[in-house]
Amino acid sequence: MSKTDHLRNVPIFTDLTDSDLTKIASNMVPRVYEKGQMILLEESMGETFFIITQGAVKVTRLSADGREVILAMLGESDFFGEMSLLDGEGRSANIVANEYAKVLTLSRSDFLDCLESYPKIAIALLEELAIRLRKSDQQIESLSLSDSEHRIGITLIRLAGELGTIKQGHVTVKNLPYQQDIANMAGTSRETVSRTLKLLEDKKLVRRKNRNLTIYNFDAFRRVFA
Amino acid sequence: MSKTDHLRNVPIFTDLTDSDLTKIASNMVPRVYEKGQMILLEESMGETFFIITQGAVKVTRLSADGREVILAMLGESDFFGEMSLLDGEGRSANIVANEYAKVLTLSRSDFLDCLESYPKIAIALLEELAIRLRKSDQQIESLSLSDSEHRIGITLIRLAGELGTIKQGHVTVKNLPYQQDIANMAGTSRETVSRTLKLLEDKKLVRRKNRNLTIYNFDAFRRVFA
DNA sequence: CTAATTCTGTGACATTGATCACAGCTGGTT
DNA sequence: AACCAGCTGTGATCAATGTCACAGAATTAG
Repeated sequence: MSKTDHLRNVPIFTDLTDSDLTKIASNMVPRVYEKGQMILLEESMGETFFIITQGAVKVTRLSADGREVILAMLGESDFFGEMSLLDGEGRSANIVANEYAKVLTLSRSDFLDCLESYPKIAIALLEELAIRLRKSDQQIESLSLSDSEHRIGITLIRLAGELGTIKQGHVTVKNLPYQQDIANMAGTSRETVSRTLKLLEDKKLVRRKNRNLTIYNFDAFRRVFA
Repeated sequence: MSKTDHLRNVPIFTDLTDSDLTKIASNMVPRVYEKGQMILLEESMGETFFIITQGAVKVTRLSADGREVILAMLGESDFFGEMSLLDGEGRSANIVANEYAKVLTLSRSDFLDCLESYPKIAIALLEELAIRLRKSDQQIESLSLSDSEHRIGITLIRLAGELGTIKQGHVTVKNLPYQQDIANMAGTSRETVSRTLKLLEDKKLVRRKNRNLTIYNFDAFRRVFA
């Protein structure tokens, strides 16, 4: 798949013509990362915009004593790095490759040129940031008000939305993240995730097999937790 | 103060000329709200953009059983309502007047026209959303990792940044929100806020007098909690 | 195929902080 | 000035969940 093809799948670029896409693509530099490799470090200055063409990354923050919060899991056609470019502040999060990953990168100035030249990109980006802000708000609510079972349920819904595939009414997440990562997304402990997953299985809400998790009735599941 | 003067203070409009501001201002309709009045209801469709010209509002989400999370406190020159306009989703939060408040409103179509006509507004808005997203991320981290004392400390820092005034090294927040509101911002209970404020006072980190709170050494305070 | 590493399940225990209950203040109103 | 509503302080209790410890599975590497 060519660079241009990858760009076409990215929401903020969908409105552009092929020739515009090609022009932008010509400025993008590909890079690859091994599983576990740090792509961006918190506190470093943000000078690059990234688009994921293969694999998955996690967006994290680390506390002083080394504990990790996972703010988001991103996969193919997702992008990151735009925040520092927009407001000029340093990075506020780390990005780690969660598996072998390929990305395309765009320099700060090329990215800003894009915004100036194609107002549609700016508007599409506004949309995207609005969506992210909504998700953040929901997560803040759930961290503030819900008990661990609900937080974990909501986290599974997030994961299903990002990594899941729908097959005759029930959603399967292949390659479910490790319990420790789920815990770091849900703001709870690894042990609590273990116990809660078993609980959800006992309640016949989900089924686990190997590294896969199936939510029997996604709509019902959402109604219970969201 | 005229409508145009109010607009000039709003970050996303600062780059515009007077005549542009006047044009936009002519489309804006003023409204007033009493303390405690609901300005926007969760789940209703978002069709309006608001700028606060006087007073303060809180942005909240309510759980099914009526508990409240405060996502933000907004004051003069802050704006809200843009999210639904951008991504077309319904409201995700309630807005309540925290005291007598005056606002200017802009209709959906006028707002979107603004974005199209003045790309600078779109870019300034991107900046603003990036800043909000950063704040949300920080709050998610603090809710996930910190104990109640730290969460309350961080909440005080937020309040100081939004409502405080600096006077020879120490920051004073006049008209500190009620403990229940602080609790709803920090994701804890009112009683814990009461106990923690006293604790901070005992540690000589803050002083309270009537409805005011003074942080003796703001930088040191930030180092302890952020 | 085996070993080694990493992940997961589960009991026991400790701790935080929510909740309840109620008394004491405070500030706004008539 | 007195009253009332609503905020605040504080003790007692208790449930939820974090932490520790370790055994058993599962996945990866050699």
